[in-house]
Amino acid sequence: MGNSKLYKGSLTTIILKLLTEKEKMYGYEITQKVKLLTQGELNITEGALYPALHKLEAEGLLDVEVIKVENRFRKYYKLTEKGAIETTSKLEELNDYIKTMQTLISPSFNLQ
Amino acid sequence: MGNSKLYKGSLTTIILKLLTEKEKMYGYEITQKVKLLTQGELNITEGALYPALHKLEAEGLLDVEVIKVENRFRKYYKLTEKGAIETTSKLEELNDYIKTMQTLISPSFNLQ
DNA sequence: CTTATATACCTAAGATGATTATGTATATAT
DNA sequence: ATATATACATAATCATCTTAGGTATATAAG
Repeated sequence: MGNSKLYKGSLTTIILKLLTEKEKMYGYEITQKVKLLTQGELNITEGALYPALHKLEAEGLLDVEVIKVENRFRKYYKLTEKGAIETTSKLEELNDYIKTMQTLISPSFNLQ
Repeated sequence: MGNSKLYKGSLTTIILKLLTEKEKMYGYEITQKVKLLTQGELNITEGALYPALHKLEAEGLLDVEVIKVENRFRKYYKLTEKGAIETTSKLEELNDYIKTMQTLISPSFNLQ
């Protein structure tokens, strides 16, 4: 049951990407969705998630809406326009990073 | 010239991987090789590189050899046996992470 | 001869972003 | 009564990065 470490900076991109797929989500829902999608490979810790959500909100990338459901409150987050734009560039950045890393760690790239 | 931010933990893996391709390398050489291989996309900063090399040496993953070349000294690093083993697992870990991230950021994975 | 650039090492201060641990509170199942 | 799931949150700590500065040699440009 591997618990992949989160590489620096990728959490924000994950959150934003999830919110392009679903109109609005709340924190706990995000942790469960990530766990499900990665078959338990990635477990978002709450200590990382909530500060990240608050930061995205403070930066104007997410809007928040508090709703009471079954006597428990939930904080639903959704992308702002600015957030949608930022998502595109974050995804591009991550794709570039992945391509770069694949170049570097491909079985052999003929050094010397 | 985009300087992709280094995602947490990947620098160590890059260093180790390079040393599986070339018997021994020195710090400055590593920065230049990475710049070359990534077409300037990734620029390893010295403030990250040297502490990382020292840590790998302290952990017994790298051996060091100081050589004077043209009145300048170079510190050549090479993998220890332990380092070679660790490299394999680090590469596996990074590949898993990349696969996981690709799952998460693929154009659509049908949420809801 | 001074200045800039390349080579080659280094460390310290600060920022960032994670983990770990802890806390609150409700609902449900054992 | 206790454990687990849901749902939020923060504080302490740690790792790893960026930025900035430092030493020193060699070479090219002005």
